[in-house]
Amino acid sequence: MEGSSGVRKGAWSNLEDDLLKACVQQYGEGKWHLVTLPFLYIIIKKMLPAFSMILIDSLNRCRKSCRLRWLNYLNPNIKRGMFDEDEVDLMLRLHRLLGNRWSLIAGRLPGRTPNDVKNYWNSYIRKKVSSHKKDVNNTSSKEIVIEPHVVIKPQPRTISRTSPWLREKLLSNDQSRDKQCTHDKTCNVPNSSGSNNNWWGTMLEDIESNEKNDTCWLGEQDGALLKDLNWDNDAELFSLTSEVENFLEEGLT
DNA sequence: AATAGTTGCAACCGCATATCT
DNA sequence: TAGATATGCGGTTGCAACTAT
Repeated sequence: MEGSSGVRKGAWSNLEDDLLKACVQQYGEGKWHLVTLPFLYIIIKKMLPAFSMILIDSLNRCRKSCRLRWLNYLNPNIKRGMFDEDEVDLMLRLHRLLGNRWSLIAGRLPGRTPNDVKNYWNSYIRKKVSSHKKDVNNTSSKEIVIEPHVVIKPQPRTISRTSPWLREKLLSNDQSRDKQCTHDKTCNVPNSSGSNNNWWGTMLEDIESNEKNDTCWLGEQDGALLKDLNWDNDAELFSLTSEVENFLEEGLT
């Protein structure tokens, strides 16, 4: 199967998989611009000179396709099989925190790919909704409406260079840190502010302020959905526990 | 046994962002 | 600094395998 541009599409053959593995072995992950015919030709000619022209035609794939195949299937670190209880629990928590940011969620689930997580989540939600609908049909005619997931993210904060707050911070830190800060004009919080040097940091600040106001920082719609679906661990999911903060400190960035 | 519906997974597509020239 | 190119991400689709009728 070939696309209009001449590159192959559709399911990958074993031969293509082997060629891609060889290519990644040679150049490492992330060098997808090297997965091009001239480079491959050199590799293959070394490996199997007699079949080089046949083989070269076998990996006539675009870079994106190669990357996806490696990331979602060929990478030896990928963990196969069902998600265990802990993974699902962690996924739920992270999804509450991050929304549909599958790559970030997958980053906290060793061996799982963003595609795995996304597929599992979609199936999981589908199951939950369908089982809920069955329950509802048994009791009343009330319908469940799934609202779009609302995840609160901190807004970028522009800090004036003449801000008294910034001046105070700068004065209280050493010069090397000042240099780091000043070259990054768009940073939300100056780099010199310790662990809160990214948007996670500001999110935590937002969480704290919401907690003080006794409000649900994750948004009402999520809460309503979870209640409707009757998840067992509602209470845990609702409150921002110290565990979540630990996730952040461990390096979600 | 045949058919329709469902599920799980792999792959594609379009867009956003980062990097290079 | 702008445009081109490379890479990464999330949404969506296609399809084979499985299940229910």
